[in-house]
Amino acid sequence: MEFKQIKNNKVYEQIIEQIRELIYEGKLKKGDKLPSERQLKKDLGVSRASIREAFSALEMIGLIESRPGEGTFIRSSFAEDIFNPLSLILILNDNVAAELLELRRVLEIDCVKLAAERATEEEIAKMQLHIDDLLSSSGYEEESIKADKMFHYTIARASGNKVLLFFMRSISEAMDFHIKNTRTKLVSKEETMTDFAEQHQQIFKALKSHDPEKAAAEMKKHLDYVEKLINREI
Amino acid sequence: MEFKQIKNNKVYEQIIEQIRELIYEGKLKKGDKLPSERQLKKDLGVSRASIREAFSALEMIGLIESRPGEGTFIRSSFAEDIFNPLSLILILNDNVAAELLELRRVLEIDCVKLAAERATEEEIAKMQLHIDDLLSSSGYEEESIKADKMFHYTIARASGNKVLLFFMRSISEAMDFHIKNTRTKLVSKEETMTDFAEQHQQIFKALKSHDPEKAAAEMKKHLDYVEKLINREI
DNA sequence: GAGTAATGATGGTCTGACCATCTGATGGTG
DNA sequence: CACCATCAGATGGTCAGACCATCATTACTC
Repeated sequence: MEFKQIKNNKVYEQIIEQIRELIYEGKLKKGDKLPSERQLKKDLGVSRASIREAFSALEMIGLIESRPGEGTFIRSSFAEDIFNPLSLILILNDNVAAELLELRRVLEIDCVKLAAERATEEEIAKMQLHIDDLLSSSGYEEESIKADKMFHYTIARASGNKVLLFFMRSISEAMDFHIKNTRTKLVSKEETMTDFAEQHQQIFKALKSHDPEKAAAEMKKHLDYVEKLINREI
Repeated sequence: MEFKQIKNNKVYEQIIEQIRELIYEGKLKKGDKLPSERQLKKDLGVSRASIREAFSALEMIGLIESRPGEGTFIRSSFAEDIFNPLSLILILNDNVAAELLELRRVLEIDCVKLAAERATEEEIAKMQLHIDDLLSSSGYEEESIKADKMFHYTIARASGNKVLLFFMRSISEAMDFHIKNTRTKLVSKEETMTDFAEQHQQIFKALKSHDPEKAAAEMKKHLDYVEKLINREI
């Protein structure tokens, strides 16, 4: 016997479902303006409140954008700075830390390969800046962490793969939470920081000479080192 | 001069922000019950409508769950079957198809390595079933696609990394959309299907004997083959 | 003590109202 | 005619209050 999924009762979910289908069918595209809330209220025969619940949900995931006085639009591009809900969910699962580390390793190594092939002069210059920042931030934990993250983030950008960048950011944000204390302990040791800077420098050299395999190898060394420290700390 | 981000005006975003912070601080954990909407209305001094907008947004991303008559709770685990908003966003970006393919390749190869190390007897049995399904579904495009996807999906599950599984599903759903037509064309050729089945069989053998490198190599061959067909079709 | 009925709390939905903001038309001014 | 100030309408943002269905708890009956 075959059972069908019970259809969502909630009105706002049905509204989302309809919008979703319109997107799948290509009838709603980037930048398109949605009907006004009052118009949809008439068309769908529901209250404005339900429509607003649907819209707020879609706005949170970065799919639409409401501008007072103008209307509601499908976002033209998935902005990098949207609040990433995925990281919130990852945070709630305590046993996820190990999986995050594992996944980061996978992504980061392949990411640096792509970056080595595609990095522009401008991006390479930025990486150099972040390495300098890391060195000069010695003693200031918060600054150090930021410089470290920015270096890796710039590499992800240089990979030229926006989806990959998005994933890396989700992981990074979730890890910030799970290993926050551990991380702070690490960067507070001056010795560790000089090691980090040296390893970044090696990765950077490989990136600059556009050598994917070398870059991957150096990244692997770096991650090995980091993970060893983390495990020792835990 | 340093400018600070303009703080979110919208009430429902501020509510989400507060909940988010409570989660960061560990004051809200999995399974916890949130205050009732009417209670929050009093505590925060806002209308119920705004609270419901915040809740619907959080419910959409799978963070909370509202049960009529009971209350609103933090979801105890991130369910596999929640609607995945990420795929919707990926769909809207037309030039993402190439990036998705690239990323899938990266993830799938590392995924199969992990699966080779960790797959249980039960999971291996399932894979065998999906291979059989693929063979017997010849001629039925929809069935074939499903069997193909289920095989890869089972591998992702066997990797034991839930976050990885989640990412793979996002990519898969988005790809479903971007290369739907192409995919249907591919599976409609009987020759292609037997090739697929054969390649799956090879991957399966490596998985069964828990040989990560072999599995990765076979997966790479398979993906090379698939991508070659896709590119030829486009 | 067991089963049942009433009660209260909760989420789900709707209506109607008011505000701030933006757009576009209107109309006046030079 | 060109330009600009003004005003009206549309839109999203927010609120208050109401009603319903569902669930958990309590109180009651037998």
